[in-house]
Amino acid sequence: MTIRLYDTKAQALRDFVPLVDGAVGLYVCGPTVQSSPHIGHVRSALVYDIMRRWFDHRGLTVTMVRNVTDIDDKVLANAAEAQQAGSREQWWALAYRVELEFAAAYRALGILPPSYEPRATASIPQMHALIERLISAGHAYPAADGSGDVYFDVRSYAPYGALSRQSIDDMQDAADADPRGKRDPRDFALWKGRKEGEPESATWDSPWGPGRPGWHIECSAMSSRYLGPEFDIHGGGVDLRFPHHENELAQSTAAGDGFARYWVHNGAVNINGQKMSKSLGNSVFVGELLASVSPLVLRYALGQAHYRSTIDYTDRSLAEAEAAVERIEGFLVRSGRRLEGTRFRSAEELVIPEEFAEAMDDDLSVPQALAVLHDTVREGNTALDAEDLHGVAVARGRVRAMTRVLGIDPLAPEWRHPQDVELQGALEALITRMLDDRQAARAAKDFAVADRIRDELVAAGITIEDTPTGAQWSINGD
RNA sequence: GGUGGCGUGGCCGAGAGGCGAGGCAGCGGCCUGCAAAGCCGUAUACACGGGUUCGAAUCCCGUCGCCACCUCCA
Repeated sequence: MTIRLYDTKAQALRDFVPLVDGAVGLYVCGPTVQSSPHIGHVRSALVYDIMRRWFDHRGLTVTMVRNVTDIDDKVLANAAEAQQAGSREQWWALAYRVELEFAAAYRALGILPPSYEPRATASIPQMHALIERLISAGHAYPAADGSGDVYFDVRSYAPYGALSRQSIDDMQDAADADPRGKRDPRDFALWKGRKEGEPESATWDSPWGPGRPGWHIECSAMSSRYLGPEFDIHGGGVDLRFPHHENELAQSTAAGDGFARYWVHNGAVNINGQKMSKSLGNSVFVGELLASVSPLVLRYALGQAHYRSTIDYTDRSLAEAEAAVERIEGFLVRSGRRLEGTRFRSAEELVIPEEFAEAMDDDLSVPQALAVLHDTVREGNTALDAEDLHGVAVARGRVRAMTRVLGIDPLAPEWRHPQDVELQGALEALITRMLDDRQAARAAKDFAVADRIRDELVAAGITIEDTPTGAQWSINGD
């Protein structure tokens, strides 16, 4: 078995060969905690969740680090803007509040926690050390204008542009700091000297004077701190390829680190064909969405496409995902019921079909893997119709194994609603009573009455299915 | 201007030289008192124009259209 990954730096599928046999070091760019998580953020996290689950299934020990960038221009700007409007929330409180929103969104979607989730503000000394190495290697310099800024010198490093395949001369100028102190307009800030009016709490002492980190340096510092100077995989959204990842690569390799051996980039989520943006006001936030859709359906909707393709989120996306999820869940529920108490229950083994595994090994081809899953569901349903209980048990074991590794097992405890037990009991009693009445009417061939009872239940959002062993009910969308 | 990607049936979405992935919706059938669920069947699909080949959605050349990134971005 060989897992292949598309390496955006090589622009090719490459066999994945870990640095250390049997282990994987995975660094994923987490959010800058400046505003609430939208579906693009969770899609990205979901991609690497599936990746690490698959590595884990293949027997590799995954060390996954996903950072939280909690100090940044935008965090400070958003806090300052809110303060203008009367808020008393400090930038660090804003960052933490948003970080908690992200954590809640991840948890809701069944995204497993990484091995560690370091905050940028906790690695300032590591950033200083890296910047010092770059200065002594001649790849960085303190600004000559006395601003306290320190810049990376892109002209000093020939490979600059290797990740996004751009030459420096074709690039537009950087706007992340006053260009006056720069040797080249494309140089980017490693350290930003403190400016008038910036909060004391966002200022750290450094060999170049008080200030705060530039964007990019935190990921270089934290990845090497936790995964070593060279590690296996670096992941993030395509939009981070340039400048963020290009600059990370430049900083780390110019300082002499091997850095990431594979670069993986996940596609974006568009809304009705358009990019999500604040100016268009079309962002779909996870918190709002989960008020009306089950987290499993959202996970399926965001996870079903190949990780590198752009997902176009439309009004129909969730409905289609819901239908697919219900199809899988329907089989699992029916087969579980049928197998209950039979000797075939024990024939149910969690086995992943070879075809599924081959698809996943091939650059995490989830769409093809899902095709195997749905084929297996159909085989299971056919076995159910034919009363082939051994076949049912085999299919059920496979379906559960596949859905578990993808994190979409509808019967998994994480999707269970915290339900009021007393309420549930009351509902059960009422519905059972109605179903009994309906059954009596049916036995008496009084179908008008039987259908009226069913219609009432349907109107209440309850679906009735007649089976050989009696009527079954379920609440729609559950 | 530079870099990268995409265009597949009503919709979503795989595939990358030769059996039409899979899902959703539709239609016909089986099952059912009727439904629901399930099963079976059902589509002259690959942006356009050339070319290579016994054979092209897939390779080559050209054209058109769309998207992303080029220092806020997951």
